[in-house]
Amino acid sequence: MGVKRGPSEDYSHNGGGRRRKDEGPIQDLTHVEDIDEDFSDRLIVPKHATMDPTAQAHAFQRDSVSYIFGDHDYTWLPLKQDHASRPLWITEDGHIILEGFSPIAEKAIDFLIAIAEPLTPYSLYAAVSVGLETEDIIEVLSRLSKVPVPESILSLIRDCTLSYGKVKLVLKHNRYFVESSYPEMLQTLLRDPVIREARMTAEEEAANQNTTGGGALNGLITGKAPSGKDLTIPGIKKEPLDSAKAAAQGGAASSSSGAGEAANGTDAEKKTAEDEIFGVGGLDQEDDDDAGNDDVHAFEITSASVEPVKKRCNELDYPMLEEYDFRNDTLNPDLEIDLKPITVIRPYQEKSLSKMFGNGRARSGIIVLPCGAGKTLVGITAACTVKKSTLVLCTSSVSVLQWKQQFLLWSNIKPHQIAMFTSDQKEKFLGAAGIVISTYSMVANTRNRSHDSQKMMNFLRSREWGFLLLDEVHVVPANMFRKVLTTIAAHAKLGLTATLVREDEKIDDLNFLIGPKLYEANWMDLASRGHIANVQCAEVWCPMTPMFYREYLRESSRKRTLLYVMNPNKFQACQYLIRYHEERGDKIIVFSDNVYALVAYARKLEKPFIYGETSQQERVRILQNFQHNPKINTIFLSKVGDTSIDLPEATCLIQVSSHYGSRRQEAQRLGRILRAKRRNDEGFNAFFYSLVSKDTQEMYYSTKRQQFLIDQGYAFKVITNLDGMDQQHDLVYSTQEEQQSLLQSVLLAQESAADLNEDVEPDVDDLTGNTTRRSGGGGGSVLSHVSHHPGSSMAGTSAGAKRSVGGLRSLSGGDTMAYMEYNKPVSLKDKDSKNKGDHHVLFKKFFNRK
DNA sequence: GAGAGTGGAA
DNA sequence: TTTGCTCCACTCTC
Repeated sequence: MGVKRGPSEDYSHNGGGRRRKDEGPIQDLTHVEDIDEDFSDRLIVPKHATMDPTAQAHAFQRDSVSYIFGDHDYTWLPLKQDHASRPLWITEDGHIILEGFSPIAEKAIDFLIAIAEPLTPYSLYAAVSVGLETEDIIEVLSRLSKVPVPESILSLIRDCTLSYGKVKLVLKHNRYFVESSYPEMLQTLLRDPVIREARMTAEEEAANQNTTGGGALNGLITGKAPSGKDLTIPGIKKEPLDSAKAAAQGGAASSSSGAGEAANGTDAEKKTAEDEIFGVGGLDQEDDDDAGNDDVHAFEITSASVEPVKKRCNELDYPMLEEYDFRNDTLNPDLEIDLKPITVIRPYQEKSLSKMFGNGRARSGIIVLPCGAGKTLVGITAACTVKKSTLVLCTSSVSVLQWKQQFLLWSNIKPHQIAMFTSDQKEKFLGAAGIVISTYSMVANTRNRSHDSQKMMNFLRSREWGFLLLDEVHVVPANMFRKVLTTIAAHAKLGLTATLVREDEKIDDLNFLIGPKLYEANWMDLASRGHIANVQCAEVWCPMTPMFYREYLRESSRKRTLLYVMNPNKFQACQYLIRYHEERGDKIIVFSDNVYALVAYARKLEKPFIYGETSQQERVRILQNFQHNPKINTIFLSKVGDTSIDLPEATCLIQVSSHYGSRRQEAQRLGRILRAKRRNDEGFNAFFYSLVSKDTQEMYYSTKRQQFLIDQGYAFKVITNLDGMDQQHDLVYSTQEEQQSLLQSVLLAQESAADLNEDVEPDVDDLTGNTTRRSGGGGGSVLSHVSHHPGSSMAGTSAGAKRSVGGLRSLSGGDTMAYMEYNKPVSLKDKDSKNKGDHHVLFKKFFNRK
């Protein structure tokens, strides 16, 4: 089930004549094609809706545009009398369709994001954990809907939410307790073998009894529930009652001050409409969790079993909330930290924090904000609210440094209270409480450690952390990294990320590893308010040149990559776009995942480039030139630039090689230009081009990659023809000869790569490997096989040589020399580019073939 | 400061 | 539906 934006919005992005005015120069210089299949793809209607055939027929009769929607036509649903003022359709199978133009759409989106994204048990769990109650959800949903909410949906909501939020995981004295005000729920859980197994034995528990206080009930530990209200989050100004209340209700403040106001009536009118639907204070009203029932019951589990128990509880539909009552924690020393008075946080940052601290305690969970939207400040503000020892984990040591700088920038923390723990920095903070910033691999490392590192780890393990801040939290589900959650004892955990997606199935694990998603900002909304840059996204289709396409079709799939990346038409498109945007005064980053292509492009176009092997000094030199030298306006980056290179100067991004459908990478790359310094200039647009070779596998990957951004509301325009490109005669590879030689280099490069693989294999294995490869090679002729895969004949065994001879016989005399070269054993051991020298004869062979 | 080993991403 | 394949980042050692 999914919540998506309604069709009305999509028309405005994709419809031919109704494009948005601020589209920028793409439309001036290009031909934008409208494609039917794109249209239906991006049209946001549910995919698998079913429909009663008679109703369908009926629908077709009564609505002239029904055919556009096909199976997704919902005109047959019975409408409520006043449906016009309600923005939602809700279908039997759980699809929710929202009218984006509705005056209360924004508020409705907030609500929907809270309960349904998509509408699953997990999302409902998240809704409950930010304080919504079962009947609140049902009531608001019914009010918003044009049609009666289907019974199946109601029962899903009831079933899922009744047991939610009633069981908590609590950390006390470095020990974990499963706690609830409802002892029968604990008894239910204890009937589960996994959970029973994890429970501390009676003796152990009895031995520890005195530390927690209270008597036992049914073998459970009993105590008093903490209570706490009137929390102030630093950076959020106290305002008169009304607006403060509005802010606490999740962003009414931002919706009335935001730029998102369409011409939909005045604020006053809007307020009335909102009140009618949402009720007075109905939405986001904070629950009094354990009101009228102060007793809590608990049993203790071992720290090693925390993860399996949490997982099990989720499976049993009793997800454990993790809340930290930090203000009543007298055991862990307070950390003196506050935001600097001048630090101001933005409305959406405030909103996300109010989700986290809504009931006066710190809920564990995840906040999703686009790159450049100030995730760091959200994390820092949260740390300033909790005011306990904090551990920050990030993915690289560069980020470690950045986090430290940001802490010093935004908060009044003293430098000696922040320690960094990386391979070359192993400090401790002074005093009882402090902040440690480290990387995942540093903490997750299971191999032998240096002495200092071991000492530091002992320190991290030995203490109880008030707050664990997880940067780039989407990496946490990885097998090694998730260990940090069990090795570090932390009361509250906050995960931050821009892209809560992975291409494997592990992203859902975050629900029990960390907690639910507390807040997610929509990229387009932030862009429309000027917090992040507006971006025009375009996919540029570059036809393959006939020569390259011929080779492409001939190659087996794994060797095709270089051919479509090195497509001369793509080369030219890239050059053209660089030229065009440099003339406009843009700063351009070109991304290429493929290192060979990266180097080839950068060298040919005479631009600096950075990739894995580039030394640290060289990187700094190039980046500084890019930022300050007006003559360096374009740099080429490999995927080192995907994260942790911060370039606010960049305003244009060209993606040359983009295989593998990684949605996260695409989004992260786009994120490089979202914080563009010039974003608030009048009419400013950043540009994101993805160059795709037409009719190749790249098309498939490209579609897949874009999905995340499309889900965020971005529209990708397809450009099939860059206007004015054919008038530029000085583009690279414009002659047949140049293209020919490029093709040869590419083929050659592939062979060197193939050589490397074969180096590893013993000769005997190679024989079999060769045979299978050949048979699986797509049925190419022996001739073509030998011509294009000389590397595969290089095993040097007599059998291998014979196979080669069979093919070579039909070639001209020069190839005999090539055959001789193949058998030189030196090429088998030499991993360097030096062994390219061995293949020079291939050039001859190549020419002879023509 | 190079290289080995490991891990992540997808 | 699984695996791909390759690059990169990190840490430790010498």
